[in-house]
Amino acid sequence: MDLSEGESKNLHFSIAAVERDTGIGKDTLRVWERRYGFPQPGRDSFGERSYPLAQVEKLRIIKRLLDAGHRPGQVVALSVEQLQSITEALTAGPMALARGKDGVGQLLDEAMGLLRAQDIDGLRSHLHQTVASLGVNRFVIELLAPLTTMVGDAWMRAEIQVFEEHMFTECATGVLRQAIHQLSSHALHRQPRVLLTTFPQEEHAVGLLMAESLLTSQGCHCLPMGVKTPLSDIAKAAQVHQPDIVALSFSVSQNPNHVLDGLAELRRLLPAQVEIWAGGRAPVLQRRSPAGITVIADLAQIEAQVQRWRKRKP
Amino acid sequence: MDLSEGESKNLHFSIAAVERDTGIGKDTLRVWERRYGFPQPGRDSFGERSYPLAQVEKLRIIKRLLDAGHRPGQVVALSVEQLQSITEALTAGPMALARGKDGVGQLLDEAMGLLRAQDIDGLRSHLHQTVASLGVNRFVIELLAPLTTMVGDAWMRAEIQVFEEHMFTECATGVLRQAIHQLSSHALHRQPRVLLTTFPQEEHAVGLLMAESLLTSQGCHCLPMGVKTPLSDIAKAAQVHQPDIVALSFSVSQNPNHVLDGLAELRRLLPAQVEIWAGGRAPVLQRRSPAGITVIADLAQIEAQVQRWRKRKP
DNA sequence: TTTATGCTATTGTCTATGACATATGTGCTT
DNA sequence: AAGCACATATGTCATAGACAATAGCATAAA
Repeated sequence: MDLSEGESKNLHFSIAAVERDTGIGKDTLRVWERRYGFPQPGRDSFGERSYPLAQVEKLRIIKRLLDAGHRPGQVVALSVEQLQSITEALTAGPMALARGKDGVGQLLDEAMGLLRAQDIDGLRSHLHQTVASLGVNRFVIELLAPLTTMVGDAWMRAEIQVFEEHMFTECATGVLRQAIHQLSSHALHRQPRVLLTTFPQEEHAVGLLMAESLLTSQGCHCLPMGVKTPLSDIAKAAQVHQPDIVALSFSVSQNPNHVLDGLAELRRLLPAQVEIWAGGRAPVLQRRSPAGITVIADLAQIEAQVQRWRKRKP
Repeated sequence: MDLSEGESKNLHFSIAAVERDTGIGKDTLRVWERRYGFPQPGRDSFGERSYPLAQVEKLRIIKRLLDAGHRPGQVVALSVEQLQSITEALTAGPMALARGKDGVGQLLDEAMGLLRAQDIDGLRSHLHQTVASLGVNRFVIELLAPLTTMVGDAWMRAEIQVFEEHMFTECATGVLRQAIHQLSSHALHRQPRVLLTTFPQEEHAVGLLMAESLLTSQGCHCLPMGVKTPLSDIAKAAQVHQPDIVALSFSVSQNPNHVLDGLAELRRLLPAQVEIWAGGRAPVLQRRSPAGITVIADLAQIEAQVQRWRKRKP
């Protein structure tokens, strides 16, 4: 099967591996090749497409531009240089934004430095310390969220290894879980009750944990369900546990149609009085706001949304 | 597109929706239809496949049997009743075994009762309490491990819902992480240094966390890397972090050849002085012991193995 | 200038069938 | 039992055409 994916030293990828790494479907990859002349994979000895690393990386850049709203016809055929100049124009803004507006730039740089130096234990204690000194809210919003974005960007640009990203994720997970545990000590029957999970394609759990920690610190009663829950099971769980809100987290690489279709489908499956909150960095959410869905464009909005819910529910 | 997924009250699904809900690929769904005559979706007004709910549910049962080692040709064409009888036969044996041999049957039954009653909050505090009273070692080995097995079996027999399994996993994860955090608070430079992860196909993280908690309680220095790490990245991480041991966890559903090949490959990638420990309920590991690999057939063996390592390393 | 409306190009995903490498099982031989 | 050869089973890839849904744009109306 595809144990062989990364084994060759020159790094060629099967179409399935490219789909997994880029989030671009097999059909789409083939049709781009047919229509735009890119990607143009070689063929292995079995006549199957074999994508060199350079093309996969270019595809990743393209994917980011698509996520940001560009259209395939405009960007797929461009050269890497052209793509990069567009990307730079695109990321210059938000980057500075994430950087400038908070007062914890120092801590952020320290964390990034520890990560770059491969000092995971150091990073872990640094994060624990920061939670203690800033409090969960500021820690998540001002430090961990930007840090996660930076790591994600670095990964996109292949500046960090897969295993470094794994270790960072593990570290962040541990710190968040610890923070949640400390917050949630007791006090049942809090409101609102929030069921947290992701759609089946979504593997990233950190965004969900960040949301859970913020919600818990707002005094909500969280019902975490981990990642990758089929829609029908989200509905069944809601039937049993009667949440006021179902909160979903989406990462960048999600297929826009899957996200929108899934949300529409879920809206249909859930009773009207149950709110659906959709958050995360999936670009569709920033652009469109599906009917009956509350889009949480930014973690910092969670507090306001909880207050809104409490006001409306006497 | 598939906005139409749930549009009719009778719940029909597009092929993309079925892939999402069952984890069976589109190509595979079409080829099963061609070869085994099941599933046999209707067609919507656009001529596209439209799967009724009943067939999707049957596909889910089939998927479970495939994960348990059955082959498509044997099961895809069977009736729902036949499938269910196979499923029941499959899980009857191990059940009794897990039950009799420990002394905390009472606590186990309580936990299972809470789970059955959907009382997740109750379960969580019950588990936290048990950690405190039994200590991490006995908690993991005598309570959580059997409980996880029971839940897995119940899931196989479709006695519990997917979402219940998710919530249980989430609950166990939280309790374990909390336990690990409390144990590891201080003392760096402990030995041995153990790098923990799973192979790319393996998604289950609870086994890994159980191992981590036991190792930590033995005073080992754990370097957790989460799940699904490509082999080459395990090797790279080992190069950077210089562990004494690389510990891997395998769940039941792993393909035996992938496991053996992967272990052989990893053995080749790592320096000889780095031990590889392979644990988990993957059946291959119980039967064969690959060269250069330490098989941990049972969580209770971890303590002895750590002591062995410490004796050999002066 | 702004707001509707309709046309056209774009784009992702579906359909169909064939091919074949790899995994698995069977039976034969040692 | 254990090893080996052959046959079957199985997932995934390939090709090429079709078309619904979307987005962009131009024109008409307010």
